[in-house]
Amino acid sequence: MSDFFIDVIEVVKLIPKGRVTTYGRIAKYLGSVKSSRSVGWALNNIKLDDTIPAHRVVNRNGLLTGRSHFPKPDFMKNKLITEGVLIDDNCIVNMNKYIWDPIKDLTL
DNA sequence: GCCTTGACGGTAA
DNA sequence: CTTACCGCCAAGG
Repeated sequence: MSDFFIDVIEVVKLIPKGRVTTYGRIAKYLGSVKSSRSVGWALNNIKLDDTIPAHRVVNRNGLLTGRSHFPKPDFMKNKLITEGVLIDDNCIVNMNKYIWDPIKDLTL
């Protein structure tokens, strides 16, 4: 596994409960703003461990684009709702309220 | 080794 | 405001 994947996983694991982030923000945090695709690919590559809340990672629109890649299509949405994140269909409501920026929060 | 696809994002038209 | 195209990274055919 590439170091990039490791880093992605590490960041995702640091996402607080009830918060969400985007592939692009993670990518930006890693230094590669345009490598958001690889971020998603990294999450797809991993075994979706319980330690990796990949369900908290959505696209910039707050759309749960990765729901189809979970064991159950509603797993991602259901999980987010359980954590207190309101979801309308497959879109996060008031995503700006739940958004979590590693750059802004971690501020390393 | 080359081409296509994919959990994305930003800018241009 | 909506649609289209390009850029980036990694993997599969």
